[in-house]
Amino acid sequence: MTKTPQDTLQSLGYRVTGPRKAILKVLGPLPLSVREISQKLDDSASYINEASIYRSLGLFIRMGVVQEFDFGDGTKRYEKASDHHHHLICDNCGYIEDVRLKDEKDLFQYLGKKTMFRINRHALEFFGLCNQCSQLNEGVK
Amino acid sequence: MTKTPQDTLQSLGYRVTGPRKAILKVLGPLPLSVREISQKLDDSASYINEASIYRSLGLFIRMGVVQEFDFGDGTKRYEKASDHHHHLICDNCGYIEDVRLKDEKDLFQYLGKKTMFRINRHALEFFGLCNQCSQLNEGVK
DNA sequence: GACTTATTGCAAGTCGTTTGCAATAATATC
DNA sequence: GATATTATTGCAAACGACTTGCAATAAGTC
Repeated sequence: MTKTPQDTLQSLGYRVTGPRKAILKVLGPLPLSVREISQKLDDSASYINEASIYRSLGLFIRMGVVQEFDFGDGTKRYEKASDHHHHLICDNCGYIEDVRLKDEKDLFQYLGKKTMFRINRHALEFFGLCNQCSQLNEGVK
Repeated sequence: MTKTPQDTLQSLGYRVTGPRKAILKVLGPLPLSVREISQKLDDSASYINEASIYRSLGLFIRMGVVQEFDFGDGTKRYEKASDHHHHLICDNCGYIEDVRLKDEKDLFQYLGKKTMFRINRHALEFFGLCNQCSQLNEGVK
């Protein structure tokens, strides 16, 4: 059977606490802001301080069980980690939909045909190491 | 001859002020943070209040003469508007390079072959209107 | 059940960005 | 060119997301 986030916490020597369990329970496949996570926790009658939510999310990200997204609106969003994917975000209502591309090079072709979304714009940036830095880091683990 | 940003300001009834001219002079083809813009202005002996820089940039964006980018590091970046493009950002030194793709669907193929960049990750998100909102806005200008 | 120490909550701090308001300067008018 | 009008600026304060120091709390250990 597969390893749960809680198993991962334990196996790495981190404590399985109430707040951490509650946050993991509230996280889903779609990205949530900390405000939304906090709201959901309140709703389920388990208030958790926002600073603690940030700290837990940071840990989960380092452990690889949570993924962080930035849609450029000044708020980071978090979801349970899954395979590489992107999102369709409605500028009007905030509705968010996952996009999984079998083959990323057919990207725009695929989207144009398969989605019911009217895509107005996309944010695409690449991160890595430039030629120079790449050589400096040669052999560095 | 082509219309300069200053002409555009004037033709739209906005004033061509010292700060606006200075900011436009300092902006280039590569994205700068407000901190960097402010620094450059100081260097060229024309201090301009950051609040004013933000206000000018806002206006320029609304006019379409400046483009805003967000690399997800908590700071927006600004450059003179030009045709649609993306960026290669070095995680190590912050070096930034433009990427213009003739045909965006060959995206990753192209990048793999043509750049000297070791791309570690990319941020790609789509924005627009979902099916529902798209229908609500039908016929709305 | 008591002990040790990681984790939490709280309050204060940071950083990028925005806003209210009085002072200033760009354009229009004489 | 001087003067009037009002958009724009600078300053200070406010804002919102996120971080941090520290004492209180609770998870895992003996």
